Amino acid sequence: MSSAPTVYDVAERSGVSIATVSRVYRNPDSVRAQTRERVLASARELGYVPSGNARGLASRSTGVLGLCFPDYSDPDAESEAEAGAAAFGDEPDEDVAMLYSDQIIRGMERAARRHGYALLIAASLKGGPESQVAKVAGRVDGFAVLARTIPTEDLDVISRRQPVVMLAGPRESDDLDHLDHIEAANTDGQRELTRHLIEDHGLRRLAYIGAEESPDVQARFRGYVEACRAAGIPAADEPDLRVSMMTQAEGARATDALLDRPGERPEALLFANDQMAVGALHTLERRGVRVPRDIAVTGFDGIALSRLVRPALTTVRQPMRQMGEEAVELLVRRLTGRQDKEPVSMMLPVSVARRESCGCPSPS
Amino acid sequence: MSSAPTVYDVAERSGVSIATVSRVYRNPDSVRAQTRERVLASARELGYVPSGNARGLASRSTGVLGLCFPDYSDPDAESEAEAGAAAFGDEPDEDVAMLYSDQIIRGMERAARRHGYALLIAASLKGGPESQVAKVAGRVDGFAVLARTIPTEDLDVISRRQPVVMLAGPRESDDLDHLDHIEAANTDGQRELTRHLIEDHGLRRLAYIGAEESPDVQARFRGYVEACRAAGIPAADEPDLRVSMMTQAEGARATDALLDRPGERPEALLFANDQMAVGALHTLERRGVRVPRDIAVTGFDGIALSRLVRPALTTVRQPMRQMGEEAVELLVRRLTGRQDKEPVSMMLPVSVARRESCGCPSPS
DNA sequence: ATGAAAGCGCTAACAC
DNA sequence: GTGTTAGCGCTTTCAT
Repeated sequence: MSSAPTVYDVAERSGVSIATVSRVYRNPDSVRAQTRERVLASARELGYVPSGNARGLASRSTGVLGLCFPDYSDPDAESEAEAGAAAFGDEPDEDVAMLYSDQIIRGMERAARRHGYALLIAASLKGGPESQVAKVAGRVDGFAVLARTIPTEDLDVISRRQPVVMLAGPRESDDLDHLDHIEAANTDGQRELTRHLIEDHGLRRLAYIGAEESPDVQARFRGYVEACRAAGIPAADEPDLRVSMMTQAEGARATDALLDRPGERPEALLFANDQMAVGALHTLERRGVRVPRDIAVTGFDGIALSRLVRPALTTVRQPMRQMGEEAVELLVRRLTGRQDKEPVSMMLPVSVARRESCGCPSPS
Repeated sequence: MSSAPTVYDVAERSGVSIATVSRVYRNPDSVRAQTRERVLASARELGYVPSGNARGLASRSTGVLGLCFPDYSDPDAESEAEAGAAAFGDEPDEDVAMLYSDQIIRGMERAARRHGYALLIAASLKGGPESQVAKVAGRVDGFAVLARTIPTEDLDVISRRQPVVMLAGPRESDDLDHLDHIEAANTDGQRELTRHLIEDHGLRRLAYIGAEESPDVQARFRGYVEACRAAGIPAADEPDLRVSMMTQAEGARATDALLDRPGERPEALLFANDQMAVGALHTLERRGVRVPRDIAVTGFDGIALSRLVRPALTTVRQPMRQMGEEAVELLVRRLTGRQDKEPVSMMLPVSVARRESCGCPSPS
């Protein structure tokens, strides 16, 4: 493989200047048809492909949007889908469940395509100056970041130079107040789900299982508390239990811990996400506690797994895909200058999926 | 937003040369700690992010791998998932089903990450010299292409300059013989599935529904024929029916056509993909033909939808995710020079998922 | 350990 | 229409 041909090679071979070669690719109509054909022909013969890097450098834009998401190295993460398949009584199959990031990717890709952009995706392995983030940032015109993927200060720096939109997770601090931001209606969703449990199923002894330091979880818990208070049910200022990671394993352990506590058993377990709730389902089955007959269980997120487990999990669906699309729309607006200076903050509506695990009838 | 700071700005502000700034980011250890800190500090103050384009240009490598896939604008494609949800008796939800491309993306992203690469994805809207393909090709160190996404001749040109691996779909012509290539064992899978129908379920009147011009489908049909002949069942040289697009709608229509044919009704309908088979399920239900009691139905691919429909669809699962991973491994090997000149051709094993639609017992 | 200088391949003015 | 000429921001020898 000799080194790749450049505009110069093509220009020489077709007897024109490099400027003309460039024009053929950028604005074909500005070149006489005959000349154009000649250029294209020699390009083909030479195996010429314009260097995206050189183009980007010269034109100061890449035609690429980016997405940074956390490196889900949750030990469960890899096997969740399998567990789901198993719970469904089918053979293991790692491809059933769509992750969060998959859905956002899909949404962004669709929207990006509509606007003529490609999508660069990268999970952020944290690390030095050479973090994946900077790598992405340096190669795209703008990008979206899943909340808490990136150190706040890095984001702060980068967002001064190019459009950045934060996804899923309320603004963390005032430092990032100038960032665009899209989130789901966490509080509304959890409030409505809780209300459903209380009013429609008549449950009153509820337990909430949250996690440390997650703004999303805080927002959800807030909705829970609001619904409780509205119904005249006492609710603590803190979740009944906090776990460190929101995994199936932790959900399972939390359930054991909760059931082993002295006093009356709760009538419902509300988990801050689906994965924990699924873990709980396993534990409850093992202990012979029937769901929803003996106890109701709910999750949050609406991951594919939630409908595959038995009983199907009642949960709150987040519009991840739409989130991806909105992110791109916003980025494009910023890039084309049709968007005020003001930071945008969007809240996407969620919906409660009433399934079997809360006592709602099976749809079939 | 003043124009973005460059190495020069950082260099000046920290009283070093641009070479040193560059070193700080590329090879931190080659710079005295004290100097390094000074550089990093001013970089932070300035909001400096290295330009990926400039780096790529100068170093002739991007640290990015790519994937080109077709623009699935199959009218069904968008609504499949919903149909699946509906079939499952649940509310519509566009996020259940993972597409092919989603799974490949996931596999590639994972593998790319392991090797320190980011992933650039783009659906190929066909078109002039400025096709999406060229855009991707110009921005990555190597890339994978879903079969028949790109005009053969373009690929031919591009593959002379950088590693390209074709996915899913046997080599189309001798022109592309020098391309690396990964496919699923289409023939093996269909042969085994057919054998299962014949030997384990004792079915003998089979009908195969294929499509035009797809190498994958040809390979599958070949497996079907082999199994038939091995069992002493006469099999035509052509599928019993060919459709133009492998969609649910076409599958439904094909089923009507087949059942309306004079003569004995087939005992089993073997479709070349899951989508058509799902369409068939709808038609059969409408006509009051029970599956699998009155007739068996099988698909191919193992899309998520296949396990959500009722009866669950017996099918052949393709390891799409693994395909993505292997593609990256191969690209990386080529890029690091640890791979012979010889084109690699890989065939990934598939597995038969025996579910209800062929008469196998429900797992629950 | 650090600096100087020459590109990398293209776009964008500006001339012709 | 087409050619000329500067850069774009970085990496990379080669010196020092």
